[in-house]
Amino acid sequence: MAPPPAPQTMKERILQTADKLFYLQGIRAIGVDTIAAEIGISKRTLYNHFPSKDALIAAYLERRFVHARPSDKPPAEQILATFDSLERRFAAKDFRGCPFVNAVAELGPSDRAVKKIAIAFKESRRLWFRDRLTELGVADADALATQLVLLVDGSIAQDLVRDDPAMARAAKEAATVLLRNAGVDVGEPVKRRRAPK
Amino acid sequence: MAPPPAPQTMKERILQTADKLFYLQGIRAIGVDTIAAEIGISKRTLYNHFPSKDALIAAYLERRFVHARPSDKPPAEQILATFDSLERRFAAKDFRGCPFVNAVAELGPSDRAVKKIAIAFKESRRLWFRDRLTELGVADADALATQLVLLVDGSIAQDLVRDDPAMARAAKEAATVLLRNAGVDVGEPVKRRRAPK
DNA sequence: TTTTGATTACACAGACCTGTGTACTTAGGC
DNA sequence: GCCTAAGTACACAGGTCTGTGTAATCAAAA
Repeated sequence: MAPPPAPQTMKERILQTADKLFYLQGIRAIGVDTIAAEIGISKRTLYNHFPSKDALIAAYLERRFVHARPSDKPPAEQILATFDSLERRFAAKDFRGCPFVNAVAELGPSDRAVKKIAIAFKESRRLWFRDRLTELGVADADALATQLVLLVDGSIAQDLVRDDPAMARAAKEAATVLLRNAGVDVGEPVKRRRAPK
Repeated sequence: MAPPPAPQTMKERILQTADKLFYLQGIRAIGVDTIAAEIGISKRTLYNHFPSKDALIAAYLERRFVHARPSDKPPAEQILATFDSLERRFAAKDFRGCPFVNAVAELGPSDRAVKKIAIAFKESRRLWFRDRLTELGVADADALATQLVLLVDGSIAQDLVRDDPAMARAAKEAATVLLRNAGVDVGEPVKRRRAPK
């Protein structure tokens, strides 16, 4: 597994840098000059690849919209693993919330383009949960999927302001209760019963 | 119940207008000129009451930090009523997420003052839940309180991007399950059993 | 070698922002 | 009537931002 090679195209280099700066410091806080300077290119080159900052913002968000990879693990495990992954990301020092929620919060309700992609992203995550729950035979997979994304986004928002990765564990525990309540087998029920030999 | 009289002091008028504009359109999106123009005062007057925009932002957030009013209703009802109130606020067209989370998202991680008040607010909400749960005799009130704030913030974040007040109902249903799982009496268990009588 | 396309350096327009300086007006309290 | 405090009008400094215009450079393809 070689480390990823230096990005090939200019466009990709711009996007990588924009991603880093937009995400870590905020879209409004970063000017195109800053991005160009960070790469060491002229502002003119940047504008030769993206017609406007808005276009760059849209491309940044679209690039963040990565679909979940398929997995052959049992669905219940996949669902709970989501929260473990979340906890790892919270613990990383370069985590700064959900880029889509942040963009909507930053750019305001008037920016329809940003809102549209944010909605699409949130819905894709919800559907991912729903499909796993359907595989598990959960009756109202739709409703439970919504509840699970609430826990995900809630823990992200809480971690954003508190910097506390434990929020992911709390979300996982709540998710476990909700899953068990829906009839999904998720290991031993809380803490009752002694270790079964 | 007379409608609230026109605000008395200049400072209060400034704060009311700043609140409206900052909250609805974003802190970075609104300049002090805009606020002054909206009230019909000169920018100089505004700066006579607040030494800087940062001070105005801080005052805006502090004014948003209203503590929950005491209630004599049963604790379980109070907790669940939180989500009904949330749903009503989502349905209002002037709802635009949590001002504290938005401010942190907008102003970035470097703004310590904003982050500090945001943390204080989030913790005060969590402690409110914890106190209600303690009244109910819930064993691990701390952990459950954290899970409940995740549902609150999750539904706020989801509604911010999706404009869907149903997120509050989903949060309430999840909260009901979590409460029942902790031994709190919250009415009939889901949908089993026919109408009694 | 010549041509073509990408990139650079750099200036600049036009907008907006925060914050200040200054002189004028206005309204009450004494 | 006079004095003080608050507000007004307005210009402006100094900064940032997006986006463009232009001429020079460089490298690789033809």
